[in-house]
Amino acid sequence: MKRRNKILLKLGQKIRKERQKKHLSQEELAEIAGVHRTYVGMIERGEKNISILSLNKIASALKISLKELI
Amino acid sequence: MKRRNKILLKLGQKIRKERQKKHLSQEELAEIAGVHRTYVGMIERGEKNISILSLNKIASALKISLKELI
DNA sequence: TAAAATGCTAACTATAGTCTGTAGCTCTAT
DNA sequence: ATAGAGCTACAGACTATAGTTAGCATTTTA
Repeated sequence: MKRRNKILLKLGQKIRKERQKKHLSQEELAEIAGVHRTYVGMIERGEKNISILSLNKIASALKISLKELI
Repeated sequence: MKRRNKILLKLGQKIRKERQKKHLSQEELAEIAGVHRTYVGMIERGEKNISILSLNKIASALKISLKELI
């Protein structure tokens, strides 16, 4: 895929930052959010165009609002 | 599909409201945003789990920010 | 040096998003 | 009344891509 879209990159960076702030591994975050480990990696690298509901799962797992993530 | 997810319903209502405020038909909004006519209808009815990039297209077409839409 | 975490690939399944067409409104004009 | 135009809902079949899975390579941390 390799989108490297600006919005997706920024979103990915934000997710990574929040995840590290919470001292979670990608795998731990994935499990809490109910998505796949490699998918979290792809999102953080800005490689996937995530849907609203998946983004919401991740936001919930990070205990922040959807809005904050955007 | 018929998701009827709460988040999607709310998002759809917001998009419809903004579209009507701008006096645009679904078809006009779709053309400006570069998505399909029927898809706008589906989104407004909360039937589809829209991706961030598509949502961004629609937000831009409505001249509002992604954040405002969520 | 080893274990844990992440990157990356390829192949897959599920679903986002397109396209075409039909039907049911509500208006306005005839 | 009714024909026609404009808008929207909805369905079915399709294509593109989100999201999964397994596996191995590479980096990071201890």
